[in-house]
Amino acid sequence: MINVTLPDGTVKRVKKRTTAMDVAKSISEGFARNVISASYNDVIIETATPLTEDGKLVLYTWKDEKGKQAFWHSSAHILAQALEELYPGVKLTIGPAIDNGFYYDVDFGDYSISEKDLKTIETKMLEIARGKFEFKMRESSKEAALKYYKELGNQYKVELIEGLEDGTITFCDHSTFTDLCRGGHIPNTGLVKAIKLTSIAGAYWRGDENNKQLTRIYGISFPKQKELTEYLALLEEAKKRDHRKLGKELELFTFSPKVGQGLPLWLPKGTALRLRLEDFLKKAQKKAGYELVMTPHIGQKELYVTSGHYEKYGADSFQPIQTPKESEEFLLKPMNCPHHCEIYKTKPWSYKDLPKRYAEFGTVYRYEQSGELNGLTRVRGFTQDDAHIFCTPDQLDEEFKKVIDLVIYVFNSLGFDDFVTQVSLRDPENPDKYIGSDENWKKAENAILKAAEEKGLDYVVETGEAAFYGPKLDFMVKDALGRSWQLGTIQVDYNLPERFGLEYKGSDNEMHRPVMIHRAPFGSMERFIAILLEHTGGNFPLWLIPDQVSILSLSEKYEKYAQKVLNLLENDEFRALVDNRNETIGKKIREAEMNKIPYMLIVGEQEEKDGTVSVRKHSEGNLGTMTIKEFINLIHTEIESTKQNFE
RNA sequence: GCCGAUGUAGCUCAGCUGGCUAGAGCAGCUGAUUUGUAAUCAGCAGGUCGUGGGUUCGAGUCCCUCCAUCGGCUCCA
Repeated sequence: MINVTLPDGTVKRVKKRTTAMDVAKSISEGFARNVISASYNDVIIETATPLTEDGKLVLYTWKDEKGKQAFWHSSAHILAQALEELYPGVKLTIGPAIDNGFYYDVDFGDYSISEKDLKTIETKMLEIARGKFEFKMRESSKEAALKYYKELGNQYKVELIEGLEDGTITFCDHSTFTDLCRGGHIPNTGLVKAIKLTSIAGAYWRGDENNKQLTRIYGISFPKQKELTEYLALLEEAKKRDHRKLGKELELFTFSPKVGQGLPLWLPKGTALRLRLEDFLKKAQKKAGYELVMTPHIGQKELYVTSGHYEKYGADSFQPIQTPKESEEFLLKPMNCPHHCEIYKTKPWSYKDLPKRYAEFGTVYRYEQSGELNGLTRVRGFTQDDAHIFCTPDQLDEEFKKVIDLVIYVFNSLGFDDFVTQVSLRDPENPDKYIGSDENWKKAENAILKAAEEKGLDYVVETGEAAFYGPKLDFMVKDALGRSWQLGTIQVDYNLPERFGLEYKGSDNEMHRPVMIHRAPFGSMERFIAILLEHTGGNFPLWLIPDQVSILSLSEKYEKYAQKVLNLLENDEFRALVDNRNETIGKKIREAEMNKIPYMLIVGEQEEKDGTVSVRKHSEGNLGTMTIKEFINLIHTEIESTKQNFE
């Protein structure tokens, strides 16, 4: 007999070699039907794995992340079987579960497949799924496993097995199919009721671009058809909210192949919106003690050699600009920090002067790989809402926490209530990827962890994700469709102050090195606006949206009155426009609705006589008639409720 | 940068296996209509079919080059 401890603390005393599924059934048959995966002593196991020692058992259903992973990983096996049956001789490589589904990387050899073939593969997969084949793990010796794949001529699996220890090698069989696999499956293929293969893409073997490129097939599967339908609806919604589409429709920004790839052109409405966003942050920053600075768009190559960026990124950047003068070279500014360091250096500082907080909406240029460019989220020229704080080591904790407050204020004001953070530390295995002393790295990493802890942030720690000059705290927001985006970042840096020889005089009358904090709450204006567009679907908060009110005249006869309403709104600094075209009111409303204008004011004979407006709210409908004053109060209240002040 | 897909009017798209002057809806312009909460009617105009080359009696359609976009990979100071 062995003792099996469940998550709620209850201990089940069961016979040795009882399976996880048996335990589930002993809890309740109904519950057992939903159990699709399990872990024992924190190791993922099959639900049919016999338990042979005391331990902690966790049972997973589709609702658990781990359950989904088992489900999708199992689906990848089904995909692989379908591919083997449809394309005999294909070489399988790896097929893991991902956040949203699964993929399988395959070497198709002489076959070439396209999106059109996905439907056929899906059908085959569903056919296999309906067979309700059990997933069964089988141990194999290294020798036998190698022999098996060598005979198949599958060099990828051979390579994988060579990296494994003898005695740990397992296969998973279902139906006529077998695959090298560590485990973690659902009980049988029949649980997979709905499958959608979403896309087909190239991926390098082991993620190395020097290796052969394989074909990756992405898919997602569900235990119910309804869930697939809902997922597809979500994808549809995401498509509607695509910032590239909305940016065009709402006339915010555009691109021109003539200007160049990844170089956004801001249209008047987009520019106004962006400036409003900048003003919003400038106000908060002013309260938080920042000073604005401005620096040029280029800098001498020497500047970036000093900062260390040239060595790290020089080869993959926009190349140096030559001048008529021999041996003179300038680089397009790829980041603002070196410039700000030089600003700091303009005069000697006392510890009493610190912290100095230099902020700049600084436009920078980075030569991103062409295939990597994407709308406004990845561009070659963008503006960071950058600032660098130079402080004493004693002030670091306090300053770091203040920055966290500012970032959270920005997110809350713009409707990003759901966010998590990531503390990125260096990879201790690869110290040469980073610059700076061990001691300083430890200090910086501890400062971030301490601040995150004290601010009660929901954070995960990732080692190896730090910038080359220092650790960082990144903010990941969840948008309205539940997608995660990385936005703001706060980074501690002991290295640039060293490289630029920055100093201040301490109370001990000795010279000391300041610490530097890099931070950008938005990240970049371009990226932030893109994400805000997708989050709001173009329905920006009233204070931010380009056109707040559209005044629709019932006919040209009421133009004068419409104009009067416009003037009153403009006196109160609202952004309004008059639609006085010779069109029906229905058409004017339709267009204003499609342009996502928050308020429509319909004015006709009755309104002119009474000095009122008939108010219609976007996507909500008619709010009835009110005086102009009442309307102005209404929108004032709405703005005040969404936009708090930074204290 | 690599793999794959796509590129037709300002926008969204049609154009089958190559065959008369390349189509539609919306937007635009002109005229009629002067309108009460999501599209009034009629007419007009608008395209070197992404670029450059090639195959062919004939290319939007087939082949190659380049450019751009999209989906991934890799990268992200």
